[in-house]
Amino acid sequence: MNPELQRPKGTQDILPPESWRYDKMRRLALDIAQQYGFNLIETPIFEQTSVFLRVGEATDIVQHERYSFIDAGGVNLTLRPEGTAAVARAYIQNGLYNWPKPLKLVYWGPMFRRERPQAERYRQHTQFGAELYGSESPTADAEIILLACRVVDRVGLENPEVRINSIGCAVCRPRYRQALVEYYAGRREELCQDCQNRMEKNPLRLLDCKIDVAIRQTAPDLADYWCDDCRAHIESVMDQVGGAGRSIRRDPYLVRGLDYYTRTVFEVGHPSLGAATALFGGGRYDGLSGQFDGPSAPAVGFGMGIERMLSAVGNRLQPEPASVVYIAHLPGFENQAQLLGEQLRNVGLATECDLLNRSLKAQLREAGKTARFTVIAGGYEWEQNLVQVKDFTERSQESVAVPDLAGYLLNQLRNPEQNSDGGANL
RNA sequence: GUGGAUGUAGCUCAGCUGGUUAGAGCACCAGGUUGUGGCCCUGGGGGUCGGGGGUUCAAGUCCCCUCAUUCACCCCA
Repeated sequence: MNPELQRPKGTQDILPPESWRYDKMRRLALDIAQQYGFNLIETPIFEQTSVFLRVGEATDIVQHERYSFIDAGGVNLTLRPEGTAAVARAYIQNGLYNWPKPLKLVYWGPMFRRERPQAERYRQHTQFGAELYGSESPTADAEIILLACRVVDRVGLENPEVRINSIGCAVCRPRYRQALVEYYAGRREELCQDCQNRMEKNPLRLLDCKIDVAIRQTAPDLADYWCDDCRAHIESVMDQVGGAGRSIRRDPYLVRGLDYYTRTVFEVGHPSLGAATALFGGGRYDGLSGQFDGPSAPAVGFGMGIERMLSAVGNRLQPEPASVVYIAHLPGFENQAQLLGEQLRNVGLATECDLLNRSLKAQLREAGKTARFTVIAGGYEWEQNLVQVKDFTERSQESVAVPDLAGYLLNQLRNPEQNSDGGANL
């Protein structure tokens, strides 16, 4: 195929049955969000570039990986690389700080980052995320983590293991940062090239270097620098999440890339993920909304990578069977079959007809792949207002009067002793 | 942005050191049953061997370039 006509690098066409898994995942996530009292918010998939520059100037996501363009009106726009900044913008612009507190929002949609694709990392990927505004309490952090864990658990990835850390607040973090830089400065010669850069740009990220692991082992620990409030905060979060039966442990080297976090940061990984570190990750960002010319509000949230979730879940999340009834027809009865199909769809039965004028044999073969019941319309039975109904799971067949067909099928489906194990998977 | 691997049918792949019309399994279609699926049997459609250039009497096979995919680093969901 002509390279110019191929899909852009790092994007994907999601084909059935995978497409149904995506859909199921979305319904499941939103369902659980509702159970926690979260409300759905939709924001544009592009924002003015300043929105993202405002919150993440030092991060790679907005520094090197931006999809930006100037539109015909000369406005500088950027495809959103993450959800938090966009929701924060919407929070201020719509005056949501005046809504009853706390404000609990979830979002679902595509995110864009121009990076080199690799395992479970795409230039367009889907994130499900939550943002909880207006509460400084550790119960808010805990609820965010518990919500995300429940989604992970519900799709079949049992026992998500939460790694958590506190990167401190405006009081204690600067003290720690200074101690850390002093420690690493004494060993500058031993550091890898990336870490030399990290010392200038974002010293905290020295801690998650995969090469210089030996050096960090004797580095100062954040926990020794936490102020009383920060210490009490993370301990309370861990108590709640652990008390709810989730496994959670402190990871002293966990520091997240986005630099708007305060106190809590957390991640959940999965063994099947390889180089991709996290199924979901997030933290607290009390100062963020204040950067949008509005009142500052405490907030905590997470983002969850749906492609990674589905990859880790594998086939444990099965799409619903496609079709329940197939209407086959004898030669010359294709129109009647389609009309019969509409009658069954009227009562909610998933129904397919032959659209290719194929032989009865071919129609039955097709039906056997997707349907539980096959109706055969036409011939001499049709003259007597009858159709043949085959039940593939029972290997049975009987004549049913056309006016009774819908009722008959509904009644068969309601019968509990019959289970549809008969090849009805998409 | 840096480094490695791989591109043969819709899918998974075979094709020995270059040598006739490039194969298999699965999938798809038809027939075996002019009105009854699955299993079985028979047949069929499908390929610019990613693209371009080069070496050679001869290239899927060797060389160069390019594109795509993939894995890792950086970073992240």
